[in-house]
Amino acid sequence: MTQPNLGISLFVATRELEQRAFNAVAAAGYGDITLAQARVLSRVNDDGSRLGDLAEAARVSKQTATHLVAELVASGYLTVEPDPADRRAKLAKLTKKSRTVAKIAGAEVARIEHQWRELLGPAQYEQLVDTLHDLRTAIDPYLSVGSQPTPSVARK
Amino acid sequence: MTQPNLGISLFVATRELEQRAFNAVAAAGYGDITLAQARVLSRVNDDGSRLGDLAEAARVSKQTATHLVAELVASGYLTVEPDPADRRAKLAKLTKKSRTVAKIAGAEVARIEHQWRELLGPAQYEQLVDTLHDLRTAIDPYLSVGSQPTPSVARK
DNA sequence: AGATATTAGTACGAAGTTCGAAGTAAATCA
DNA sequence: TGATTTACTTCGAACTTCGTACTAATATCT
Repeated sequence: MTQPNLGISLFVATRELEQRAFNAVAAAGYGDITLAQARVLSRVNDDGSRLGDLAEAARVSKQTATHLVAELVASGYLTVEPDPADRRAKLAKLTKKSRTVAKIAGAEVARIEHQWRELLGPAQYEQLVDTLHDLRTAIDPYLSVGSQPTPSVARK
Repeated sequence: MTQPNLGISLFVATRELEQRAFNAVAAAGYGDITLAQARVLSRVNDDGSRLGDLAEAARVSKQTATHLVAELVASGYLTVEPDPADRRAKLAKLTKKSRTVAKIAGAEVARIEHQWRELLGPAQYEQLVDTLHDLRTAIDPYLSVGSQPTPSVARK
């Protein structure tokens, strides 16, 4: 019997969700996106997100975020415009294409969540989601920045 | 109020644990190891692990595992020897150096776990660990291979 | 206001990561 | 024994990441 190793448990669950959502997107014909790009894309708010916020949310450097966003713009998943509130900043916004992709990813995540609920039982599952959310709220620096991640936009 | 997004919650918690353990190791003077290497290293059993198993456990390709293990051998974190049971296979084994590093990482993880327990309360925390472990057990293909990850060796 | 410091993002380049394709050797199957 | 599978390696190309250094805009201080 393997005894609980929190780090590995978290790692496996995270990768599983991420990879399956990503695979679903690729299987739907969106092969022109990478996992790293998807991680950034999935953090973009419905009303647009600043590059620095995306970097923080995806836990990469600003340079990396800039780079990935540029690629996402090039392949039509994002548009970028100056932030009216601060002309140093740039707002990345979703496109029709990325909203479609987000729906596909979201659907797959919903399937996974359903499976996990079956697996664990409703009570345990709800507990898990709630507790993880509490944990995230306490930990994530992105939350202190103010913007909320889009509900419907799932990670790929 | 942010509503629960399971993927992001999992991502944040995983990265937090991983990064803090890794930082603790680096701060202790072990700067000659990378995060990708550490992910593989942390999956090595006390009695040695085969490369293919490591690849599966770390969720990378065999080529990547081969590459990272070679680097870890070069910097003294692993030794590799042919598996007596199957001469095609190679067993990666921990060294004194990596056992020290594992202790450092483990200590930091223990600190994090303590913090999380305080944060969530003992009951919720225990629930979380147990549920995640159940989930992992059901999901992780590595488990079907047979070898158990080392308890004391934490992920970095 | 004017000087200074901070913040948002960019550019460049080097190092690290990842994996497909193709290959070798050992074990297993028929 | 011959055919197939499995474990790992090699090579090469694409992707990811970030340190250093830079520009522009905003915030702060006097």
